[in-house]
Amino acid sequence: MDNPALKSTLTRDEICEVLRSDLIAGKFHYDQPLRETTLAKRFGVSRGPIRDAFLKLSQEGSLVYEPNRGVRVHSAIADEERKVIIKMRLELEKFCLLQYINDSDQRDHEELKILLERFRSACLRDSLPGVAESDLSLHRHWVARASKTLESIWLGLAVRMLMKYSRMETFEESIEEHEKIVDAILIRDSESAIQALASNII
Amino acid sequence: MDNPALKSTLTRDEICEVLRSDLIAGKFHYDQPLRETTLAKRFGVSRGPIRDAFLKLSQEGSLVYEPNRGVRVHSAIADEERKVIIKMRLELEKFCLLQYINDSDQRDHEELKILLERFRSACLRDSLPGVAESDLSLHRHWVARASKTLESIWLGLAVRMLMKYSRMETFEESIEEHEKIVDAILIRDSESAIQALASNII
DNA sequence: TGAGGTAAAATTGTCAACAATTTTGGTTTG
DNA sequence: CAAACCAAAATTGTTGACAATTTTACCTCA
Repeated sequence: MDNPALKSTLTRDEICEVLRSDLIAGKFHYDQPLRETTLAKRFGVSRGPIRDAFLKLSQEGSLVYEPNRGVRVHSAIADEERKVIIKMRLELEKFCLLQYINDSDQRDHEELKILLERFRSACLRDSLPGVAESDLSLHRHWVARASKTLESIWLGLAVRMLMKYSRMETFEESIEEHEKIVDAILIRDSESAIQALASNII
Repeated sequence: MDNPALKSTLTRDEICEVLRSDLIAGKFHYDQPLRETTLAKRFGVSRGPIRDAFLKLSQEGSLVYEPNRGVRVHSAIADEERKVIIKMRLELEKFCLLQYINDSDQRDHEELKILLERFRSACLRDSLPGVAESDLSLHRHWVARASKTLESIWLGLAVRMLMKYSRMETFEESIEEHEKIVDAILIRDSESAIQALASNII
């Protein structure tokens, strides 16, 4: 569908988005260095915007920057660190979900259903990059609607989690989990939504 | 002591540190736009490194970036968002503190004492910027020692908290709280350390 | 053969110039 | 007088060139 290197110029944020989903999809391996010139050519821009994207992504945690040596893909996080990040993400997303259940309107719910459908179809197609990307978009939907401030914090946590476990258990299980969350949201059942979320984020 | 605009050139990370402590110290007001050219002149560099620093700080959350409009100081966070951030920070810092208590050696403890002393003296001098900065350094010490990965997440949370409440209660109270934490660390009493930390981060 | 050193290549760091966009200030017009 | 409009100024976005640093490849010499 979307073809990189076709559109003449991308903004730094668009470049950031593309690189982030590549990272999540596991298109680079751990500790692989990313070169400014290589990506500049790929995106058809000069090195400036690429540097901007690198800065953003390394602050976010998926890349690591070392002075005079550029950036490389962040190493896998340790299991203990992962546990801490899970707790934090759950705390954050619980808050956003409650907020979202109270504030969301019909239009939001329509978008929610579309995002869920996208996720389901990616799972059925068995496309790992697609699954990771649509999983992120779905969760991001209610986080972003609840709080722009928390969204950026959330993004960093979610990306780190996904980078480690790009191999999920079974996709069917994952579909079911997300359906439970969305169903609970649609009938504004906060209790069940939180519970379903907690069993999804692990 | 440290005089900006004196050293001929600073790296982007050094510029970042200086701007961050200015932000925490409340030297800019909410929503104030920060101009690339102004700061480029102040630090004696071109706009490139300044842009890099802006990118880092906006990802961190203290600045907000809007396309074609530059960055401005982030608005104050809502009380509810603050509560969520506190919970997350506490979860993170608890983990790091336990780790630190197990792994730290004599040299670490010496540094810890020095940092505590710096904090105390800033409180007694009643210098708000100094208090904020040394508070951050003290906590950062055990977080960074425990996990580089978690450090960058932590930094964003801590900065946001400090920006909101640059006016703390009484400084004396704060000294006592930090002394309790450090004392517990020095005798490796995890239980008390966690408890003291929890009552400090609010 | 292997350790050390050196020149070349590759890569990142910085800058100044120019393009594109937004903001500002004043002018016209109803 | 207020709203619309337009030009000038200010500001951000992008680029290519050059400097500084790191990496690579090759050579020398023990």
